[in-house]
Amino acid sequence: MSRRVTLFDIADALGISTGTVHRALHDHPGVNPMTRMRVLQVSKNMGYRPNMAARLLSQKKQFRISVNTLKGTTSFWDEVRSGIQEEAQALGTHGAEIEFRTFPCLGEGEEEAFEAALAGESDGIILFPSRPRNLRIWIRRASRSKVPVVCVSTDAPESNRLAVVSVDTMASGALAGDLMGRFLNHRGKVAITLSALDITEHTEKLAAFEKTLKTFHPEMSLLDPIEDHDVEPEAYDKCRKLFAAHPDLAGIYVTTEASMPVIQAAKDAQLLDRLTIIATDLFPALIEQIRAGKVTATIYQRPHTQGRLAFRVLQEFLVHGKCSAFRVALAPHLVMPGNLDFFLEKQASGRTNARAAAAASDGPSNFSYNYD
Amino acid sequence: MSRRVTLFDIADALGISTGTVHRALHDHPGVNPMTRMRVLQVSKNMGYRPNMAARLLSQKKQFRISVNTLKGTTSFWDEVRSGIQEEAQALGTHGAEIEFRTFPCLGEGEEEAFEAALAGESDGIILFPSRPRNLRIWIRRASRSKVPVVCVSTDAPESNRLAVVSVDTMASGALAGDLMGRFLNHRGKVAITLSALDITEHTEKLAAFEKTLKTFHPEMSLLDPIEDHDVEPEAYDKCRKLFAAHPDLAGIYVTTEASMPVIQAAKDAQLLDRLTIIATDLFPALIEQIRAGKVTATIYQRPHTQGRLAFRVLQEFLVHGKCSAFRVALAPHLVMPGNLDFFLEKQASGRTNARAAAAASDGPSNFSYNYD
DNA sequence: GTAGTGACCGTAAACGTTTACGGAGCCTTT
DNA sequence: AAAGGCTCCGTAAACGTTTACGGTCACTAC
Repeated sequence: MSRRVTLFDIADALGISTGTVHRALHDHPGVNPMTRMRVLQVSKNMGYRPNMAARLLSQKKQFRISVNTLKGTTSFWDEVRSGIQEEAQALGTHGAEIEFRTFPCLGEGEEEAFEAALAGESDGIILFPSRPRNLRIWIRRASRSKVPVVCVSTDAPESNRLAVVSVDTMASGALAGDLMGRFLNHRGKVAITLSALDITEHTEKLAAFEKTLKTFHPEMSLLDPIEDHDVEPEAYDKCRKLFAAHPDLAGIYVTTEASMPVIQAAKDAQLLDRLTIIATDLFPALIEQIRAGKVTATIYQRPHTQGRLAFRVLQEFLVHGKCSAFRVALAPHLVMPGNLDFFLEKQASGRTNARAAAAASDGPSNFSYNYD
Repeated sequence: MSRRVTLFDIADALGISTGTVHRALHDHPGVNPMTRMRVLQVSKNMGYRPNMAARLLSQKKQFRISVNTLKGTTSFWDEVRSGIQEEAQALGTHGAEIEFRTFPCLGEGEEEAFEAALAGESDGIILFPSRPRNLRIWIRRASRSKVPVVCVSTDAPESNRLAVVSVDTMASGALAGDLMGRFLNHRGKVAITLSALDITEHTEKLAAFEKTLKTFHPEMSLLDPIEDHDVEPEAYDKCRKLFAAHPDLAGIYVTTEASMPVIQAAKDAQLLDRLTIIATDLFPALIEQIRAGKVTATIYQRPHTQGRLAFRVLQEFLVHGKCSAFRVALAPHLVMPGNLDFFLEKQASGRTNARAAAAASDGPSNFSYNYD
């Protein structure tokens, strides 16, 4: 009831020293199994809970963490980075020093970036594995040298990553299915585009989309998925063919960021006005289309929050030595013409926040939160 | 470049003591204006940023904060409380001691609860102002005694509250409008129910809903809003009358938690199957209706996150003495049959997390995150 | 019998900030 | 001239944990 119980209290109760108590609680070598047991017992009984502030203060380590992401062709990765920054600052001095390493496009230079991170003695790595297969061995190598790796946005299966932070793909796909079904009045033919069928995230979205349609809108039909391999011309060509082959297509769900080629193809096929398009993420070109009503809705994957949580998981591991969640899955947000401005404001304030926080000495600014 | 700059570094550079530097940086009395200027100047130049860990550790205050909310008739407030708990634990020892004071129903006992909080020497209060007008003077009184008050879910205008955490009402109303328009193919007659027109949140939702309909679906018509004053029979009766007067009603947006009376009224009026209902929040009875397809969608106000952020804002103020955001607005989540399970899982894991964290001594469990 | 080797444990100094206390000057009052 | 008050500032002890270092004991090996 009275005060908080500390290491000293435990030590006192057992007639031993805080050093021993600490070693016992942390499985450090050099402590008699008997005393360890007693320490664990007593600390549990007394309801000991460590003081994080003291812990952080005493382990004066300045973490160096590397953030390996795609260069900001779209705003997505800029926002991920700003989320990481923001969460890092929030911890004050202990907000590790962060090194950003970007690679120009998918699959190019990411291994080199990873190598640089390892060479640079990073204590942890936040990573977008654009080619998961290629990075597997690198991640394993890192984990052998005790360097934890957190994947953002996309998983790297079978590697020894510490955790994955991403949007919940099932919830995304299912939401798209729900909406498509309702928007189209439970009937019609719909299509889906994705990057490649061997990327877990995309097959999961597909599966959830398909299942939702089958379950709640059984009269609708889903065409075979279109793979664009993240190549814009490929997306355009395949969609043109799709539209030619199915002039009665009612809707299309674009799971990748590359929605512009799809829109262009629809426009060129004179289909844009009667096609219901559900896109993914939010970037300037898409914003116009939403405002113009050409794209009905987009599923926003909250890059800023992904960044924040990725940092938080990594930080927690580096400090506590444990990882509370292997998989952090976010609920996506739905953006439509009416609430579009809300998200644009959030994005903008996120950017200014990042700048303000970087410039400020003590964080005196009264900018607003950016919890998207 | 090298190491972090500390109070000592600044003091050393100026040939003064850390005590003076600290007083200067914090506007404490007893420091020469001249030296204060120089300290501020140098600390800015050297890029000083305080070490939160040290600060937390040294100001050995154990905050006592009171959480005044509605008794858990619905799960909403349970989740708010669990969010507060969770964020409090995350800070380790410094996770203030939290006293929950609940009042049985809207407007009953909340002033007494507030009084008790003040009498109990709380350092801060997190509050659901169910009757904002009545609480105004109490909040003012608290602020006079330097006790910060954070409102969750609903604002108490014209009071001296420190901050407000809630879902973004504009985004909610606009989303409902967008969806209603699309679900109903841009035409038809729709209605809206709310608690009372003098509650800011509800009029904002109404305004956003109306504006979105007008802007993007001008052919639709919106009936006058129905006020239920949070009284279930009143909601039922008024809806029965509404349905009788408008048998061709196409959709209804329920902004309050009291969606069950509306559903019941629709059922009794034989309207349930051709009415598009968009509800608010998520609770067992509603879940059934969503699964059964009677309710098309619900706008989830993320109570857990509201709780988390409310605590975070308050904590920040108590520690730093400043409040980074007066208004924290969350984007709502859209729940539909397909992604319903995702949210139910999150809710469940939130509950077990709260219990696990409370029981654990050091948080050894590897439960999963609950970022909704 | 002495040196060496472990296993186990205590000691004390960090970590950076906050804050109660006291002291040095200087000016006013009696 | 002594006493008191004021302003400004230095000192040092906290806060609770981590960790490098050293010490004590028992046991083995020569």
